Formats: sequence, structure tokens, C-alpha cells
Amino acid sequence: MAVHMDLRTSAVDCADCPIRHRAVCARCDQDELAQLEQIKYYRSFQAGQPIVWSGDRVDFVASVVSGIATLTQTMEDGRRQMVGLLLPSDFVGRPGRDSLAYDVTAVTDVVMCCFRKKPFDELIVSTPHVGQRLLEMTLDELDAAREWMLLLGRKTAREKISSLIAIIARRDASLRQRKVGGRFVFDLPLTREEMADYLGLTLETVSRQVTALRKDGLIELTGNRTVTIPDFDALLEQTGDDADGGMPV
Amino acid sequence: MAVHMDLRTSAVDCADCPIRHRAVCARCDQDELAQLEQIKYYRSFQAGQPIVWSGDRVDFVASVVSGIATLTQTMEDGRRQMVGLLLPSDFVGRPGRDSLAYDVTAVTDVVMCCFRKKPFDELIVSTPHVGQRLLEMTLDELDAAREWMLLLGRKTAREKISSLIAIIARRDASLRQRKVGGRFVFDLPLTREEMADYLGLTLETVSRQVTALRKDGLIELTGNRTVTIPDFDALLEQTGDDADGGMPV
DNA sequence: TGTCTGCCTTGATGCAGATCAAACAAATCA
DNA sequence: TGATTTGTTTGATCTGCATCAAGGCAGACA
Repeated sequence: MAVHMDLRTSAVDCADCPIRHRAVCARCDQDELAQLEQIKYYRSFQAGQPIVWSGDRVDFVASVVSGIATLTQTMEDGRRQMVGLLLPSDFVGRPGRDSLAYDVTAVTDVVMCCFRKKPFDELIVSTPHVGQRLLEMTLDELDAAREWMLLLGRKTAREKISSLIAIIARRDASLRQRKVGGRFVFDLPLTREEMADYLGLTLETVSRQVTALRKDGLIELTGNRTVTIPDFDALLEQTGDDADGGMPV
Repeated sequence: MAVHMDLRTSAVDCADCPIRHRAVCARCDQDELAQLEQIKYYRSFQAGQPIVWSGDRVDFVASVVSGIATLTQTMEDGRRQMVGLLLPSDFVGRPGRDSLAYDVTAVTDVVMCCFRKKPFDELIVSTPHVGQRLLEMTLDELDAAREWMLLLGRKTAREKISSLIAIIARRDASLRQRKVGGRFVFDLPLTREEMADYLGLTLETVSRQVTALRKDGLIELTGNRTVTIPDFDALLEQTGDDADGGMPV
């Protein structure tokens, strides 16, 4: 078993921060940034470690700086549904409430930029740009959640897998500031089981459908995790979404 | 076919508004309210009428004053998934973007309190309380969407129906400022097909499961729409959620 | 070197819910 | 008054995915 420890990583100047222009602080001016800097600290989590348990009191909100985390809901009998996938710059926590309704788990090693909750809540009231940016990010997440609902409620297993691969490819491209046209290579950050939890399927069905997409030439696999999409548009046709499929950037 | 017309109902003073204390204006002081009053107007929609089409340009955001509306996403081949259920005081529209990613439809006759979009966007920047309240409401909606995702991805048909009935009962009770304990009577605002669209089922399955719940004595029906819940806790046990199930008010 | 252990694949079988089909009930209309 | 429409129920059958079960593969560790 790995050492269970929360590393305090050395502080990073906001000016050098890799997520400076996308995170909740994106709109802040120098003055606001200085205030945030006062209440921030970094925490690291190892792959597989819980970050927050559902219902537990948390005294911080945070941005993902690097790595990937998930939000999951679990029923009493163990059925699990992923309800959020957090990539760098995504925000965790709920201003004005001191616990979350779902578990937050580090999928890879994760570094979070945490803000002490109470002063952060006050910042939302006192300075405009944090709240405005948070509203915008929350609206984006709501849109994503609604698209996810369509996937869960109405798509077939094959459409679900194709959609997930397309979503991850797009977010990966966006983080790396690339475009997904033509041939595109990236790493799946999730195991088959995590993909199943995302999609409302079993891991066996995920495995079968991934194999099917591979056999149909829509994706290529190097090992279990590295995916090559030879033709992004061809993959999109398998998702069930209409051609124009929205989502700018 | 009914007359297709947008009624301009007579203006209502915000002070007398039935949703004054719950809507996006809940936190506003007199001064802010006066500014909102400047840019607001009422619109009525008849049951079944579209309010906004996905992708269309909209020049307003709005609160539902009375009646019920739905947000739905539709795939090319006609598969439909409801992604939002709007009751009085709920908000429609996306500040900073001039179209929506889903259709908005009046289920019953609906009255909306609309705000012209451009000045509303400016209000969000210039006055704090509208943006803060909107953030809070959006976070609530996101939580609800995530619970809905668990329902869509992992619950059985019976659990879905029980959950939907419990949700509607709770929201109905909240609007009427009652509690749902013991025996509780209310009207289902949705047809079987709309329930199916909400739950990611077919209308036949909805019908069968409603019948099953009735035969098991968990609900009683008067006509197709009026539901009596003789024992709310017994119904909750069918939802698959853990006993404490969260959600204050 | 062998043997765990975690993750993935593949096969056989079963079932919940979809699909197809028909009939019923209540409301609206001619 | 009967005819049409809209929403609902019920039955018969089908099927996509879950479930149950085994085995494969690569990296970690003794």
C-alpha cells in the first residue's frame, strides 16, 4: 500500500499557473488575484485516493491544477454513476454549502489549488469577477450535464462509447490547445470500469464495444489506453449527435 | 387548432409577484428591483406551445411565474430526452450566450416574466445580487441534474417511476409550502409520454410501472393525473435512494 | 523464475425493458 | 348523436445489455 499522505507542494505564483486563464480566477485583476493568493494552498492526491467523501464537511473549494478526478454517486447496493469528470482548471466545491452530494476521487495523481472556504465565500460576495467566472463555469457544466443526460437516457452502448471517446479527445485537444481534425492520438485516462461508470454500462459491455469500434476501424489501440482516431468525423457519425454538434472551443 | 398568440398580460408589480422570494430576483433590494422592473415584460404561452427552439436566437431570459415547462433534447432520429423541468420561479436562459442547446416547451399554460437580454447581462455585471442568486440557482440545478444522471444511468424502471413521483410531490409541496409527510395528494403535470421522456423509458413501460405501483398500494390514482400517496416513506423505499436522501426544502 | 494482482477480453445465458399491436376511455367536435 | 382525437392500458414477442463465468496479459514483487 502506498504511503497515504497529503503533500503540501511548494506554492506557485499565480502568474506562472498553468490554469491561470481558464480557472475560476481567469477574470481576476491583479488586486483580486492577490486576495486569492492569500487564501490559497496546494494539495496533492495520489491516483485512487479519495479527495472528498459525499456528505463530509469540507473547508475548502478548489481548482484542479493537474491530473484527473471524478465525481461519483453511489447507491446503497453499490451501483455507481459517475456524474462529473474533472480536468485541469475545473472547479470543485459549492460556495455557501459545506458538504458535497457526491464523492470526489483522484483518478490519476492530482494537484489541487485549494481556497479556504469561508474567505472564498466572502470573496464571491465582495469581488465581482470570481463570482461571474464561477457562474459561467457552472452554466457550462450544466450544459455538459444535460448532454450527458441525453447520452444516459437514450443512446445505445455503441453511441455511448463513441461519444465518450469523442468527448475525451476534444477536451484533451482543448487542454493541449490543438484541434481534433484528421488523425488524432491521445491517452484514455479511465479504466474500462470507470468508463462504464461514466456511461451507465457494465465494464464487459464497454470492453465489447471498444473492441467492436476497433474492428470497424474507427479507433486504433496501442496497449489498452492509447487511442488513435484515424478519422474524427467518422467517429462522430457513430455518436448519434447531429453533424454540427455545437460546443465552441 | 387553438389560436397561436403570445398574450401580453397586464404587468404585475414585483412587490405582489408570487415568485418574488424564490426567483432570480429574490435577493434584490428596492433599487435593483426597480432596475429589473425597467427591463421586464410578461408573456403567456398555451399548453403545448414551444417557448424557445434549440439553436434559435433568443433576446430574453426569463423566470417561470406560473405553469410548467420542459427542456428537451432531441436526436436526429427522434429519440427525445427531457433535461429540465421548470416550475414557477425557475429560470430559463443563458446570460452571455444568445441561444439555447435545447427546446423549451410549455406543458401547461405558462406565464413567464421575461427580461430583455442585453440589459440583463449588464445587470449581472453591475449589480451583485442578481448574479449571486443566479449562481446559487444554477448550482442547485446542477446538483439536481447530477441526481437525475444517477437515475438515468443506474436505476430500474420501478425506481425511476417512484423517484419521479417523489420528486414531483416534493416540489409541489414546496411550492404550496406544505410538507409531504403522511397522506399526500397532488396532480401529475406530465403525460405518460412526458414522464417517459423524463425517465429515459418508453411510455408503455411507464404505464406498466405506474399500474404496478398502484396494485402494490404505493400510490392511488383518481383519473390519470391525480395521485394520492398514502405513505410517502413507503414510496421513498422504492426509489433506491438511501433513507436520508438529502435536499433541504 | 514463478506467482501475484489488477485490468481486460471473450463466451454463454438470462432478463428488463423495447417494440409491435390492439383495444379502451374521455374529451372534443360535427 | 356518433365520429374523431388524444392519452392510456394491456398483451405478445423480441433484443440489447446485464450477469455469470473463465481465461489472458503485463507489470510488481519475492
